[in-house]
Amino acid sequence: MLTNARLVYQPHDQVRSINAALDRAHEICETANVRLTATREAILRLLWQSHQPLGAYQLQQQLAKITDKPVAPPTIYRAIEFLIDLGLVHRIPSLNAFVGCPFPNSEHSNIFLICESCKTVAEIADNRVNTLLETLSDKADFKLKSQSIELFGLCPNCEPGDKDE
Amino acid sequence: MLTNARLVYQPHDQVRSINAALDRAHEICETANVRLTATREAILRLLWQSHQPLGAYQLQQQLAKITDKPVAPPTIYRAIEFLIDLGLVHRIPSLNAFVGCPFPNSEHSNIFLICESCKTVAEIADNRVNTLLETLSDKADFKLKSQSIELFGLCPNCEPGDKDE
DNA sequence: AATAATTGTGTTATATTATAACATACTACT
DNA sequence: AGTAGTATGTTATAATATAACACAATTATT
Repeated sequence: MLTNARLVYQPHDQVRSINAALDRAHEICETANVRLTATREAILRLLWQSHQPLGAYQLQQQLAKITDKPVAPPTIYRAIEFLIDLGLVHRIPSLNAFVGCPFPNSEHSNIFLICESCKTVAEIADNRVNTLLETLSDKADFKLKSQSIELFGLCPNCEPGDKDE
Repeated sequence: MLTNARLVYQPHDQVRSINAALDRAHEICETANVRLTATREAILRLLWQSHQPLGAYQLQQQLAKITDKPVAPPTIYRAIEFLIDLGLVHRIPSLNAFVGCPFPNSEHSNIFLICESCKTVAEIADNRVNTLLETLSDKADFKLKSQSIELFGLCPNCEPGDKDE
């Protein structure tokens, strides 16, 4: 099982992990022969910095703060689309918002743990889920191509009781 | 495994199954001591008649045709909310649309099979999925409350090959 | 039956999310 | 430098969803 749950739920060295992730992103883009432009990188960085998913218009605001130059929605949506296509970012349909993918490149079924209290989103990947869903799809004669799995509940920081407090 | 895949993917006696479902819906409302008013029932019927999910504004249009009296969005959304709360209808987040639930009442994890070609949506419920997702949530110290699972692909009618054609 | 309390709907306006269409600018290659 | 391809700017608008308040219908209470 692949997960970023510990990273999301516990304090850690953000700057370092984001820089490392950005390095990988640049590699991925180089390999794919596409450009990780300033705007795109800025948005990716913003998404990775936030463990909460950000909406397009939140990204717009935060980007405006950084660059001084106001950016229109299409720019945001185009950058997001680019990043999603590369697997660097995911869309959380139920929230109309976006998160940076913690383990890009790896083939995985995106399972999102969405905290209803603090809104943080962790991601896990587990092959058994994939396998099971494949099996179920087969039984229904359904040709599975992709999937979106969103789990709603409480993260360890928001779940009352049985924690060191 | 509970599923409505056969019903959705093959021709069947729509009118009869919808009437039966509406009877159950009325029972459910009676038990819950809430009212399945004309508007609510009309919307539920529309959703059950359509194997494709309908958006709020599509429902608005179709309802207008039936009643002659144009209805404003809030009315639609309120009815939908009511039906969702009762488990009679589900929202498909990735489509901003709604489907009638084929097996209301039964505790289940809503797994939706969304055909990318004809847009039909079938629903399956499987306890192994629930169990597995519970397990994974536990491992991440995440207190699971609800979930949304959307599978995208091709339904048997749209999948080319290996079918009687 | 009259009244109050609750629940449902109508109405208007507006917020939020997303995209279409076209112009301009940047990048890389020859 | 010229050109093809890619990326961004700009304006307008589409599509989805909700807030706020008024009115009506239904149910419960006296």
